[in-house]
Amino acid sequence: MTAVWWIRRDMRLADNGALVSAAARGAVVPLFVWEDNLLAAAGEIRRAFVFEALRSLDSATGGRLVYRVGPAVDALPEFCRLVGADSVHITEDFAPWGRARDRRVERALSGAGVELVRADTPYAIAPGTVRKDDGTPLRVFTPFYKRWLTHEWRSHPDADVGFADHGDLSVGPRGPGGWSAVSPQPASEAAAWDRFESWSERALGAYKQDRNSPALDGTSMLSAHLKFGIIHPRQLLQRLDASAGADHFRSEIAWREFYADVLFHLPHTTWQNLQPKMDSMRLDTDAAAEARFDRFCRGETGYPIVDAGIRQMLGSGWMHNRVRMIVASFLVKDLHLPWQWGARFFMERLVDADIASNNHGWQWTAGTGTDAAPYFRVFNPVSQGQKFDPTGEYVRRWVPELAEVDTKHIHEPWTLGVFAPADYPAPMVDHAVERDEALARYKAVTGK
DNA sequence: TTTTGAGTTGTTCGA
DNA sequence: GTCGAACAACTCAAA
Repeated sequence: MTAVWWIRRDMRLADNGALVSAAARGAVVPLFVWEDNLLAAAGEIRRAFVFEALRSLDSATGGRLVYRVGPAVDALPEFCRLVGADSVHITEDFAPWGRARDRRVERALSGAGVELVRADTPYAIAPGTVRKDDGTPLRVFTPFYKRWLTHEWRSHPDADVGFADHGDLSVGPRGPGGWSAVSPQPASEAAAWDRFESWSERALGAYKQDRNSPALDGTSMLSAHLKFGIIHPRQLLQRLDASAGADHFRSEIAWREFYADVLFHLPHTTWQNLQPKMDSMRLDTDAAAEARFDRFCRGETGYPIVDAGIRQMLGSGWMHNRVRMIVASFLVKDLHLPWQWGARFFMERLVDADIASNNHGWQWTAGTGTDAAPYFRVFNPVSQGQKFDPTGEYVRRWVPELAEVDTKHIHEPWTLGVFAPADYPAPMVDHAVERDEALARYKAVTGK
């Protein structure tokens, strides 16, 4: 019998439960369905990454990958009829939109006599698994992490896969077509492993320290590969020992799982505050606020570390994690804009855009999410820059107007007065003033 | 049920 | 220059 491997966020052959499950039923047809929101919500750089990942998957399956056009609820039943398949095998999607889609697809397939098999998850421990003793989910990372560590995960052995040859059944885009986008990072399974091997050998030992320095190549940069399942977290966990660096990397993986778990239990927190009391926070949303947001999105705030981060994202589809926090804090606490604006911007521009990690990361910064963050935690873009990019190398790399500024002034070029680079903007707000404003607004929420 | 301790990532001020 | 304390109050987890 023919079995469809419906590929979504499991673009790999190794340790793939959906593929193993499909192969156990017969000849496998690897299928990718273009859905509107996949292309519409993604910027050009992420599309390029996805196309490269799919191209390499196609070549890894001997050119058998089939593309169809969504919506999936129509495409799947039709395709199963076309190839005579009676089962569709997937890696489960735990995000709100994906879950709803899969339920609809399951009903449609069932009506056509086709079984939808949820055979794997994108996480080492499936969302919904880690619980307190009373069965309720956790909302604080550290206790979650302690329990998460006690759960077991199991790898899938390499399957003996026979890919079905039905000729060319593809419909829809198979590449970037008209535009000339180049993937910002190598997107194949082999490339992901090359990266992990070389990075872990070189940088894992100093990970705890170096992961905070955006000028260094200190982080794994595997976020996009994890997001699309080119690499699976349990494959990484398997390769981590008990060293300090490995411990820290493991907890970063666990953060990803924690936020997926939080969103699984509280799907409305995708775009709504996890803490309802924060709904009364006063925010700026008028036309002037929109103008400030536009300037922020261009990377022209006048704060070098902020602009460097935004331009790194615009230019490469990725932003260093430390800088994501600085940039997010600036939007929320210096510009007083809704965190949702920033989250949407990141979702569009990041190759690794993951709804759970992204939006709950933003909620963390905004103080609206898990961890009742101390209200006084306001990042100072100058001191953060001086602390984590002490040489200014990162800023100079992404903000060429500042390339010639000396290290002493690189994070506050306005202090050069008339000698400040004329083509770099003055700070759009005064951080000290906006810090006080943010503290006052937070105070108003808690009712002092 | 009640109580207790703790909570990713910071900044500033004053000694 | 370095260092520790202060910066709210609240919710969550666990005993």
